[in-house]
Amino acid sequence: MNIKRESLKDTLVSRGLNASYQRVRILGNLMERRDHPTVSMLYDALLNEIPTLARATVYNTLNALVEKGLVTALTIKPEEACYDYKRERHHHFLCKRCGSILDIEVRCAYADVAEVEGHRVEDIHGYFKGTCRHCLRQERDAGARSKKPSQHHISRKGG
Amino acid sequence: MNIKRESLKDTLVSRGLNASYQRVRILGNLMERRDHPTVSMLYDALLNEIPTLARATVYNTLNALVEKGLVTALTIKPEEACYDYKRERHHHFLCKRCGSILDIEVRCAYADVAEVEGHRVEDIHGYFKGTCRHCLRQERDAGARSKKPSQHHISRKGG
DNA sequence: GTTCCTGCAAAAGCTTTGCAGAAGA
DNA sequence: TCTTCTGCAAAGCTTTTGCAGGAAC
Repeated sequence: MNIKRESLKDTLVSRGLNASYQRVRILGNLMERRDHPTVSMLYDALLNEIPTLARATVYNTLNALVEKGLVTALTIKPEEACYDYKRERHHHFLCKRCGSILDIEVRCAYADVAEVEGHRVEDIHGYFKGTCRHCLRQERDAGARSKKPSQHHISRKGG
Repeated sequence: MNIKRESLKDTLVSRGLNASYQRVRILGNLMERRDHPTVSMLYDALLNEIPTLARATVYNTLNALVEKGLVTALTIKPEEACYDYKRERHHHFLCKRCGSILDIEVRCAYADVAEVEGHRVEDIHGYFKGTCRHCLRQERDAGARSKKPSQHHISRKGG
């Protein structure tokens, strides 16, 4: 874990950011999870280990990470920004039923385009919205048997 | 113009909405222009002809239009929603330099997909961000000659 | 006449900012 | 030591909501 923390520090420093404990933990938490958390989700998750953490620090840190190109801000939910550690390019799916955001692997001619209709492209956001496969299965099960709702989306963090 | 207003009324009524003067004008204004206005832009544009117009009415009306499927809400700008009258499916380009939002014609395998990785897809938003061709030309011109900035994006409404 | 809509004001988020103290280099 | 960051509080914005009067059917 020390090695990982060191690499996080290096990552921050290489982008010209001070590697404060808060920033290391915010970036680390964002990298560990795959649920595209909001500011509140990150804040809640980290409050246990950093009891003095301020919400404004989470905002400031995420803005800095986005500006340095380490993190992407998603606007797939109209009411609140979600954050994604930048890995290979991919798109996102928002389930209107359960609210979860899922990664979509992209095999699209537009995905890596540098120019569209004469405009220079720097970022591409592909947002798909509808009903995720977990909710679809639940619907089918509910239709087939009785109608008992259940929870399918378990947090992947912490197993 | 009366014919057009009548057709707007029909459009609203066919979706189960009362065709109030405010709603007809909000929808009409949104259809006339191609600049993907925000609530404030619509409000400012209509305040001349409807001096009593309330900002909340613009919000309420747009929410109703989105819910009835007549209008799309774009979240391409993180800070504020933009609205688009629903025509054929297309994507959008946001110029980080001048702030304008432009339509992108879509020829993408994903554009009309009903299912992605098992998820049922109802809406697709394709957001491209970068520098628009007008700003690019301006940059080139400024580089070639002296550096005089100019305005390229003229409102197409009433133009 | 009944229902739905508008306008106004206030409230409810999410996000940013100013500043003093603390941490990092 | 000097710069940068945090934490707190307050403010700024966009957006929503409650309610009385008014418009639409």
